[in-house]
Amino acid sequence: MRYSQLLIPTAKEMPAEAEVISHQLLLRAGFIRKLTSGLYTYLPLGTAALRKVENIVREEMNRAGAQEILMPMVQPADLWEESGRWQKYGPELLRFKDRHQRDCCLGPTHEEVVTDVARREIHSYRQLPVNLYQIQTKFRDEIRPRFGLMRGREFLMKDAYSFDASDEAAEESYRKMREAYIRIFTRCGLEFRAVEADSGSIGGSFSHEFMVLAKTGEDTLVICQSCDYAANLEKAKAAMPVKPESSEAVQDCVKVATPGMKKVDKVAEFLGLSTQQVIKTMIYLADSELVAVLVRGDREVQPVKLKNLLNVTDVELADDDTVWQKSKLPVGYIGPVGLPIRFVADQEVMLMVNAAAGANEKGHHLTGVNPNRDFTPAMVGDLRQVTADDCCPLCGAALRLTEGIEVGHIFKLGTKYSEAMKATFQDADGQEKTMIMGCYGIGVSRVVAAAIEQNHDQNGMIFPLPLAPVQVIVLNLDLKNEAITAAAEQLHQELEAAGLEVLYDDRDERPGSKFKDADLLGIPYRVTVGKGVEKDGTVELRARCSGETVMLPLAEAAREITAKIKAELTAG
RNA sequence: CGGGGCGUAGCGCAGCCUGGUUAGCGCGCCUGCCUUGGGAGCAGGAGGUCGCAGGUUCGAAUCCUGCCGCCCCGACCA
Repeated sequence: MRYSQLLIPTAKEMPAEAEVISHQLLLRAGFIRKLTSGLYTYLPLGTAALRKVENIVREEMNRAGAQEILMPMVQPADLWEESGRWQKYGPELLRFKDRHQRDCCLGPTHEEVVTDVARREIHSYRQLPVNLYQIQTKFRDEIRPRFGLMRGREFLMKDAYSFDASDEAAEESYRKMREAYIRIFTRCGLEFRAVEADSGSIGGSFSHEFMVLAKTGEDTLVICQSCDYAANLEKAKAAMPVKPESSEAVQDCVKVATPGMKKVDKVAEFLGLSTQQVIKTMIYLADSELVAVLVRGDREVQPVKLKNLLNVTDVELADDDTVWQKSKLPVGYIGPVGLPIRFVADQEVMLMVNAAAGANEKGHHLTGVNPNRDFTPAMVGDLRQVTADDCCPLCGAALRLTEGIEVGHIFKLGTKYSEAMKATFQDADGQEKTMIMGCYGIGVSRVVAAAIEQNHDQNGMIFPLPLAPVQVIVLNLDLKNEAITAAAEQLHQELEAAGLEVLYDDRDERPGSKFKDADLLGIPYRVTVGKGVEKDGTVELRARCSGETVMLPLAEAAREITAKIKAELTAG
């Protein structure tokens, strides 16, 4: 490919609209252009990088026995009515009517459509298991698109759906996908972790997220320093609390005046206690019902855990006015003793002895509060957010918190959709049974962004070889010099003939620009054809990632470079 | 949707507070010369509804009102 004939609009300056590095570099290097918020055009190099990821994903999905299909982007509302998601799915489902006034939506995911395929086409256990996947543009009308390709409204996704005859078989399908995902992200040259995750709105019994470790990640991961426990912060378990051996006599519950003491630390200080001895009572709106949540004073509530414990679709911290209007409770002085609204407690709270808590009366708290004697929560569970000070729930070692970018998510769905949509089959025993499903997603376009987040320097991107839009760039440093140009043209041809992806910089630019652009584009190998050709018949090969350079005789350059790249790809 | 910021040439910005002929600068782009191992130099040139609409004024990029768009922080998620 001749650089002079390709649309690669690089820029010297950082685009002002981009905040994170992948977005900045994708724009600067001419990989993408914004149409409007959350919608991007992929220019030639961006498209090439996207295809690289896509092909790796396709190869590994096929290897794992999945079959590629392609489903429509426009979907009829009736299917969504059947699954119940027409009502449940929020405004990120883009809905519209066709010319016949029929309700439609743009597919944000394809459980409904694929389940419809399965129920129509699969009737016997002999046809199972089946794993169908597609690589397709998804549309989600995100509340806030951001960070370029990281969270667009339209994005390229690989989504796969497995159908099995039994739970065991479904778990086997899940395991296969987990392995395929590990292979995919390893091949992409990414540093990643598979972590336990919340299954979110897609629903289902268990799931893992694949997270690329990068500072700009939108998620927080909890990783054990010693064993392989890793979880999303939303899901991370704290090590089970141990009941402290306390010789302390159980005190009576006493009301004390704590004027103006609304915050836990103030209350604790005033009463001469540590924050650990105070019960913090947070009021949430759970599907518009007020629910109080008790955690130890030094802890924070993890909303997703709360949502799951309460089995509601939405929880939100209630503001003071709402609390007052709905319950006449004074925020800052609320506590579990005699609390008129439903309340739940973090498991740790139940081990507290002689705690302090709000008295449900402005300006007053109670001391000597003891669980079970003075209050009984409607439910008890793990509700608090894990911190870096916690210990691993499996092995007790120290935990580390780190940021990550979610690039893949696998779920065991169970029968959530197959039951609602009656996807059944006849089993060997003649019984009609419901298919067990799993679903498996990869944000293909997000992988490109994540790879850049993880691999860049001050000069630009540094693509891992398998993801690079082209593998090698040949720089012709002096177009007017016949010897140099002849050598560069020859090298370009030889490398392409050898099956490499080559970009030949034949632009009438000065060397400086060519070096800068080659770095910016992040092409793994750069061959400079310049004065060396005339001096001693050599060209320079430089690796983008290490900066390492070697001089190669022109005659052997193509062969050596080809061998090096092929070897590296095979090793990876 | 709540909070913050921004819209002036393809890109990055100044001018606006304190209204006043022809709206500037750098990069990029076009022509020519020159130059060729880390975004050179010289000369000439093209390119603007100052986001949109309305208002105030003799006069608006500048002041006022409304709208639109974009970016960032929160809830959502591949």
